[in-house]
Order: sequence, then C-alpha cells, then structure tokens
Amino acid sequence: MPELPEVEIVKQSLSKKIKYKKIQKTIIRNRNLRFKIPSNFDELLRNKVIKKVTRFSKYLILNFSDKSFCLIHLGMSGTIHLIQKNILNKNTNTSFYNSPQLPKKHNHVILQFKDLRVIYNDPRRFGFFTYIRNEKELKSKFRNLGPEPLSKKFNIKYLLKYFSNKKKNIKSFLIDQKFVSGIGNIYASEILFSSKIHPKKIAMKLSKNDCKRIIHFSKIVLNNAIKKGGSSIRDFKNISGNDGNFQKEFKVYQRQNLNCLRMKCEGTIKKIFLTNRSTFFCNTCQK
DNA sequence: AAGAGGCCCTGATAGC
DNA sequence: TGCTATCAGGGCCTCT
Repeated sequence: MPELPEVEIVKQSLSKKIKYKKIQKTIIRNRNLRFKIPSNFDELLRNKVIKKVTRFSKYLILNFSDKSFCLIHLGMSGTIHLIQKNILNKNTNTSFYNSPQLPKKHNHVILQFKDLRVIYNDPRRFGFFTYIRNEKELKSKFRNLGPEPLSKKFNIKYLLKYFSNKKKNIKSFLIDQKFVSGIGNIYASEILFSSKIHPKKIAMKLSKNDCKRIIHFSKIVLNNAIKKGGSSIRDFKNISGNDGNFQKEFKVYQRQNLNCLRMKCEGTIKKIFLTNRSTFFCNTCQK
C-alpha cells in the first residue's frame, strides 16, 4: 500500500483531525513491530500535543510541541485508522468508539485523544512506530535516504552523476531509497511506462534525455496519485475508510497480458521479476 | 563500492 | 473441505 502518495494522503487527513490536540494515553496491543515498542511508551507520549503532522519519503512524522517526534512507517501492510467518539446514550452519557472499517485484528498501537482515537494497524508488522527525542535524532534516521522525487534535489545533474558508473537496471534504482526516497514498486513501473523506458535498461546507459523524462514523469505520476487520493491496491484506505482512486489509473501495474494503453501502441503489457520484485512494462513502447 | 539474495510476517488466492 | 505453494505496496542485513 504505502508509497509516497499514500503516506501523503494519510498525513493530510490525519493532520486535519489531530493538529493541536493532546494525547491522553497510548495503548499498545502488540509491541513486536519491526522495532520493539518500549514498555515506557505510554509514559513518553502522555500529554504530548501535536504541533503538526509531516512526511518525509514514506515516513509519517508526528511533531510534538516539545520538539520531540513520533516516526511512523507503514511497511508493506500498515494502515492508520481514525475513529471518533459518539455519544451512545445522552441520558447516561455513555460513550463509545466505533468504525465499521476498523480491522478486527492487528490494531497494534492506539493513540487516545479526548474525542478520538488514532489506530495503527499492520498485519505483517514490517512497519514501526517509534518515539524520537529530538530533531538531531530524527535527522539521523534519514541519513541514508536519497532526495525525494518531488524535491529540487532530484534533478538532471544528480541523476547523471549518480548513474555514471551504475551497472544495475533503472527499475531497481527507482525503488532504491538510497538513490531516491519515496518511490515504491507500483509507481516505479508506472513512471518508467510514462517515460517510455524499459525497466531493464542499465542506468549508466541512460541518455540525458532519458534521465530528464524520468525526473519529469516521477513528479507527474506521484503528484497525480496524490491528487487522486492515493492507490487502493488490495487494501489502501485513507483514514476515513474511503478508497483512493489512483488504482483506476494504473497503466501497467497488474495489467500483464493486457493491451498497452498508449495511443497507437500495439504492444502488450509484460510481467517480469527484477531483484525479486514484480515489474510491469509494455514490450513495444518502452525502449 | 556495488549488486545479489535472504529474511522479517500475515493473509489472500490458486491449485490439487 | 482442507491442505500446500506462491505472491503481496518495504527495508534491513549479509555475502561476494
């Protein structure tokens, strides 16, 4: 589910709901995520106020007013859910939290606010939910990540220099977070299709024009996905439980054996594996 | 240094 | 119905 556009959607919708609110308590159902959640987690987060919610690459960041942070990664299967408090019975003032979309299992972390709950769900537990004491510690987590595809650092000069001695195929680089951070397996195939570049093309053999198209279409494809509300392949939902719409726009991802959608192209979409990840491309218009 | 491959984990689906 | 095998949006680690 969660590549840069999906995390961006979560950030935007979460921000609207929890900005300036205070965490009353934290409930941990399962500590064993990618990184073990410490036993004093509730203590650490109690009474923290959300100053803002930000994102870097595929990482979601809760910025607290005391300049500490929560760094959240959704891994392969993580989702964030938000459920609001409803008044069940006005006479007895009993209240409850309800959300028909909330999964029954794997709700590992719950942030309790006065009138709502933020719930971190992750069946495969490849993601994490960590507390970061200060800005310096946060920066160090991003030390090994390349520039974001939407940033000005992702430019022609950077690509030409980076690829100058690289013998690996371009598709593997697009999902390599050390090269560019935020693109995952879906959008890598989509970007190469739009760029008319074959996924197996060796990086150092890309022309200047190839690199320019990769930069251009990375921004186009990702921005378009954000505009459409993210993808909902398998189970992506935004935090209100609605599907994103970008999956309707996939040109190659999971379209193996179907016709190429490019105007006047007679090609067929193929599925291959590159470094163990499924890769989709048109056998005719991608060179 | 760069690149290939294995591993962490659960769930959905296909095939027998 | 119930087995088994395969694949899934990520990233870290080790080995060569």
